[in-house]
Amino acid sequence: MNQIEWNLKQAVADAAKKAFDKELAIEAIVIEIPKDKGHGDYATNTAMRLARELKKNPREIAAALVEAMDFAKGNIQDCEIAGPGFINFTMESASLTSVIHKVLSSGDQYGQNTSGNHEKVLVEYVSANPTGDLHLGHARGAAWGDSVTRLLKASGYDVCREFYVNDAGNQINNLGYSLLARYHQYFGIDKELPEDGYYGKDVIGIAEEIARKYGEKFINKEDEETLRFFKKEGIRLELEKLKRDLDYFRVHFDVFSSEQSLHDEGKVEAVLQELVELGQTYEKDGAVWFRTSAYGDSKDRVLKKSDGSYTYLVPDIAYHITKFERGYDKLVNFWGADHHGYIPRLKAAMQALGKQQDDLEVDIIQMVRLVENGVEVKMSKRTGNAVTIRELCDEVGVDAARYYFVQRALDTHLDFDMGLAKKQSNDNPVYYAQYAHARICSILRQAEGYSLPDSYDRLTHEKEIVLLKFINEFSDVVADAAENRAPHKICNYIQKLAQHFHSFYNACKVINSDDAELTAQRLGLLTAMKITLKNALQLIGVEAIEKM
RNA sequence: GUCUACAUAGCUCAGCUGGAUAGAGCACACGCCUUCUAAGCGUGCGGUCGUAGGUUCGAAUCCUACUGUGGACGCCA
Repeated sequence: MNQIEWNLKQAVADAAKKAFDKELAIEAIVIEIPKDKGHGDYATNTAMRLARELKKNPREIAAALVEAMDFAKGNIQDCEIAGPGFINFTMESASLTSVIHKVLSSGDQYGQNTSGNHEKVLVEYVSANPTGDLHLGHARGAAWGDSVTRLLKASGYDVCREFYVNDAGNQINNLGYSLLARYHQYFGIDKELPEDGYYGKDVIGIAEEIARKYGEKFINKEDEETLRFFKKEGIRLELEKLKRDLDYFRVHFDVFSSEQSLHDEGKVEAVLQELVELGQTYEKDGAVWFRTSAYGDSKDRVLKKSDGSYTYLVPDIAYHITKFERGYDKLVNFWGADHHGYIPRLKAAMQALGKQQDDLEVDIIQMVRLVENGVEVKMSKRTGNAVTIRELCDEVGVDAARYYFVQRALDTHLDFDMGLAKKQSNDNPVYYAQYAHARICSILRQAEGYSLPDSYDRLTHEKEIVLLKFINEFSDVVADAAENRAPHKICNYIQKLAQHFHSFYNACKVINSDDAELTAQRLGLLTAMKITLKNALQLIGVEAIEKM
């Protein structure tokens, strides 16, 4: 929590103790910046919240609190009681400008906070099958997941960024057969893809790569060994491509976990065994069932099919257990909306194996629609397939794409407007924010020869006060966004910060040769703003541009 | 049919752990470049917060029902 608000909360708590002999938890006290400028710099609703308990009129309580308030301790210049019982504070200006020193000394670190308390969190996102290109749904998950992990790190969580590779199971067989068919087609041999095979352009490319490298040695072969080779090479090359595309999108992972290796290490079998031994299962119709309904799922689920093979649920359970085994206390997954029905059974498994209900949390990513000029775009113009992450970035740029995917809450269906994302004007929030940063840089470039002052006592303009208070909020915004896994709150913050800056820019000339002192002080404010804006953009993976 | 999420200005969305006259951008209208980047600023217009009940001193926010929309309901992954 920032110093200014902390001091205010202290003052309020002390006043409550003195006036009513009432102990208030500091964290529970609400301090906010009123929307209306006439309502002071900060306000609290404490009197109203105490009304019921104390059985008194909120305004009377507010009056008693103000009476008991230690102004000096809270750096308060003035208090006013307003409306139904709000207490509005006007601050001493020195307390507001102190944030500039803080930002300048923190630099890149400004905004970082310790709210996460080193909690070990494993965040899994994207986890796309290595059988095709990343499309728009993945892009939203990638941008969102990456931004969330940046937020968590900035808030003092111990974070692992993880991608689960489904490199086992039916879809990999299909990949193998699809590649084999494309490989033959490369040599002009007619061969059909399996019905549920992968028809994407990427598979053709990979088949060509194999054909060029290994020549004709696999022609008319379809034995076990050949298929295994095509599967293995397919996974390797698909994964390489996935990583390249993600890298281009500025999304990075610490760990890629393989499903196949869970099978190889016997973890899949072991976890099934454990569930059986715990009495969580029963046999019916030749299959082994898991009593997920005992944990709130709508019905029980099959773990081992009557043909002896496992359902996908078993390796998934094993996988999530290994996350805990690696020392993470909290697991967070980002999944597409089409998987939401799958959450109860996985959570059931975690509980059956001794974990708490909230140790695993799954956030659902709503669908993305690509729109251009109000018309839905479903297919890529060039390939006829679904539009890929790379095509999108080539079209609108990585910055715009990253910003757009993170701008809206996860539970809204997102319309990604290509026309808007390409537009270079204030219709486009990305450029609006980047323009603010470039403008600041431009002024700073022209301000050579000024050194920053020790005091900022001249920053008393209304626009300056607003900026100071706003910059001061940043670490709280970061902490809140991290706790709620809500990077769109950072976008909102960036938007407002840019707006306050542009407004200030129009009202106050920074470089003024007649007043060196004021110029220097404003340059200090600008520098703090630049740092804050850059750090905020960094959190959502967008570049802070110096020149536009 | 069952489960699950969503419904706020003409459009795209914030706000949702209950609090002051419900916010922003776009669109529309009108102003502002002899001054640090006009990719900007300012003013105005625009809302029964899906509908109906309930809880509360106080509800866009919590609860219930209904309507509409998306998604899920496999011994597929």
